[in-house]
Amino acid sequence: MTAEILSIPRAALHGQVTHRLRQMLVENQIQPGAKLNERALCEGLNVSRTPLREAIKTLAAEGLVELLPNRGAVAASLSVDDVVHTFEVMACLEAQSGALAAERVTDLELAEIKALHFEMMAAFTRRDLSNYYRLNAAIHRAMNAAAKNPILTATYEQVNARLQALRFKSNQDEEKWKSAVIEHEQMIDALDKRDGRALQEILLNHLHNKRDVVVMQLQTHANTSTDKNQKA
Amino acid sequence: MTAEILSIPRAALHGQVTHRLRQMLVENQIQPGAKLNERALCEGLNVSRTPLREAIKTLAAEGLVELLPNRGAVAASLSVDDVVHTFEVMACLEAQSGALAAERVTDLELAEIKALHFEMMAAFTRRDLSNYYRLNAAIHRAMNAAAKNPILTATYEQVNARLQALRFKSNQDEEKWKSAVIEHEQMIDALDKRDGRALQEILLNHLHNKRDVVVMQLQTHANTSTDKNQKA
DNA sequence: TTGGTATTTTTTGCATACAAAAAGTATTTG
DNA sequence: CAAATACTTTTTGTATGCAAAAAATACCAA
Repeated sequence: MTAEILSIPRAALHGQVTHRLRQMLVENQIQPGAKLNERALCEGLNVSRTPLREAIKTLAAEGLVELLPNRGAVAASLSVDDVVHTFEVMACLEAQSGALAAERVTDLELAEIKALHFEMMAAFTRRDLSNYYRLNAAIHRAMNAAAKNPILTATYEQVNARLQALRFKSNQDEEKWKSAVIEHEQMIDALDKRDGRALQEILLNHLHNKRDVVVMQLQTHANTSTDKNQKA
Repeated sequence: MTAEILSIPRAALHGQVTHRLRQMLVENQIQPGAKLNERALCEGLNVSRTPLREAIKTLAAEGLVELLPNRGAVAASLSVDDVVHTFEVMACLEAQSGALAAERVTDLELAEIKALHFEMMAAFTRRDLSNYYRLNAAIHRAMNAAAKNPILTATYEQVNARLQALRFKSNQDEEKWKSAVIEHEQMIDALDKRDGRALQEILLNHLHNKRDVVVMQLQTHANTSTDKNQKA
């Protein structure tokens, strides 16, 4: 009876821990700058220190935590400069993704992206921020998948993960939100026409604006939640 | 007396091992597809399994090794598709790097890049492939540094590392080599004029050609050295 | 009280021990 | 002799133990 139950979690423990910790970091359950106490995390996750430490090394390579020699690890915290730099990287990755997607997207994929877009419009109309974000992310992921480049997808996801923690905070204002929606309509249009150049430009602009929103939020709320956003 | 000698290698062991292993992978001392036997590597590097395994996890996150559940790790081996995909990512990163460098390069940096370029021309004139590669890499690194975006640099380095193992094999033919040198002259020229657009185009073209060279080499020598370049 | 130092406690980093899984080898049977 | 199976060895994955470093606390002197 228990054999089957036990046969499910046969997946490597360090992998599970990596996944779980990554989630906690991206969802801000571990705040930027917070220390990752091994003993505490081991208890919380019910694993020994070995797989935990391996997971931390993985997350360090992904840029989600920072290793301090002989002082363990802390959740990565992004300075404003870091955010600007990260968006500069995201912009070119997303633009490339769009260009390739325009070449390679199948009719089926395009239909699904359009469907997600309509769902997102529904969420926008209801001012349902939570679902808007979810669908927004789903659209970007779908476009990325349409580019059919696993290396690009992996690179994109890794860089994007670092920004996820911030995005949860950004309740954008109405004007910016409307602009973003318009940009999304342009995106779909360009993709429908398989116009890679246009899509690239739209995405660059889109990311540029998104960056401004995040940076603004970051600067206004700098002193409220966490103040670790400056570096030595 | 020994205090000082011992105070140098105070750097974290797992970090050292990561560095050393990365080097071995990039320089093909560990061949693509080869199994990473923990016992053997521990002996070779004189460390226990704990820091070694942590290093392997880091390298897995960097894409230099692949983890097989319950079967350890193998050195990553790139299929032709992988190489094409990787170059698609490299292209946009390098293009972005160039665009930013054109905006931000200082006169001092530009002078150094020009100097490196002349040194590379000397190596080319002597058909000194080894130094040509070294200086070529130095120029790209210097341009990347001139972009003044550490996130971009880190992302670039990480993706590029995966290609390093291949590049050692590619003894390009005379024609392609000449073209690459001409492209490099155009690059310097565009950077000197701070013409980001032009530099971007040149770099895209440059990477495109480099990709063709590598892919061709890979296909002709597919059956000679390692045959792991296909996947399930 | 305050500043500094010594001592304890905690935490990290590495090595080792143990268990489970995979690989390799021998053995048995048709 | 071949194929399958049981057994042994090796290898991986996780837990634990130990030492060094950092942090926290207590203690002392001014």
